[in-house]
Amino acid sequence: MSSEMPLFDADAPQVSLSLMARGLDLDATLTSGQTFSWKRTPEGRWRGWIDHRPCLVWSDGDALRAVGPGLTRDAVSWYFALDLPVREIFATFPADPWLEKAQAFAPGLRILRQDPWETLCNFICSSLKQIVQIEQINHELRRVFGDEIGEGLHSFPDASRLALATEAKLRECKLGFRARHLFVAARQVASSEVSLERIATLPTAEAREHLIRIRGVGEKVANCILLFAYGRPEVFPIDVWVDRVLRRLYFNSSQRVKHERLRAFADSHFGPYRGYAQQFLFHWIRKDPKALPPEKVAPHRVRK
DNA sequence: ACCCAGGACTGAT
DNA sequence: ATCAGTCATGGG
Repeated sequence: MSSEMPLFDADAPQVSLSLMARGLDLDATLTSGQTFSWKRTPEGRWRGWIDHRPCLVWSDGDALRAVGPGLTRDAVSWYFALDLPVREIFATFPADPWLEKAQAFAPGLRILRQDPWETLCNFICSSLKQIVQIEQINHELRRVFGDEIGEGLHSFPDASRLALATEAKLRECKLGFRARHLFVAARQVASSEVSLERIATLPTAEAREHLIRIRGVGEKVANCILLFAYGRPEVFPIDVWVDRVLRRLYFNSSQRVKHERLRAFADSHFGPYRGYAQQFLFHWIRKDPKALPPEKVAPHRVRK
């Protein structure tokens, strides 16, 4: 992994692509808490990055349009996982009224295959942060440490770049206590103590073990990386939102349920593509105000 | 002022 | 193995 070779060729010619992407809902997909670098333009299109190249994407009927220097059809298709047989995947879902509601809320929601390093950084920064703030951190890291490419566009800094930073300078990017985690993680990846390329070749359980060796990466963050970057659809991340929806709708409980019970249930109930089920549920309860009824307050509680 | 956010890590039982 | 405390910061 070279630190000097730019990943992006600024002189690459502008490419305009049109790909068949029936049913894809860009708005839902790009605002569903899996990616943090896309920005909506005033016209409702999306500016972001695919394969380290800046681009503009939008939907045009059943087509996905993408414009940017050096873009390739394969890179765009891979990023949006257009090769996946979504109908067959959804056919494996269990008969489940809650999941049906969640899927009906945003049927065009899809799971991306993003760059592992950037996804790793995003989710190290996600601990106890809201999605809007993770987006802010992503853009700060780009602005402070990335290469400027054109008008206000900054590439995401690679691991060797962040490894040369200081914890204090990282802290200026609103990272808080996550600054130490990201700094150590950058050095672990830059030194190849952990190889993100090799993880791609490992079985999921083994890949997860490798990811968890990285500072700031526990089970949940590792699962997000496996699902959103390494394309492992059987991985079911459980964060505070998914914990809540499982607990409330499947365990009918307003009280705490042990994580291991939720884990066992999710892994057995939602089928081999449970990662997609998880993303439908997550997006639904976050965006639909009437998805979850308000939590009942325990009666006769002593208040101070 | 209070509570929460796509948690992980540390040290005490 | 389990469990509470702690870690910064901003939004509602």
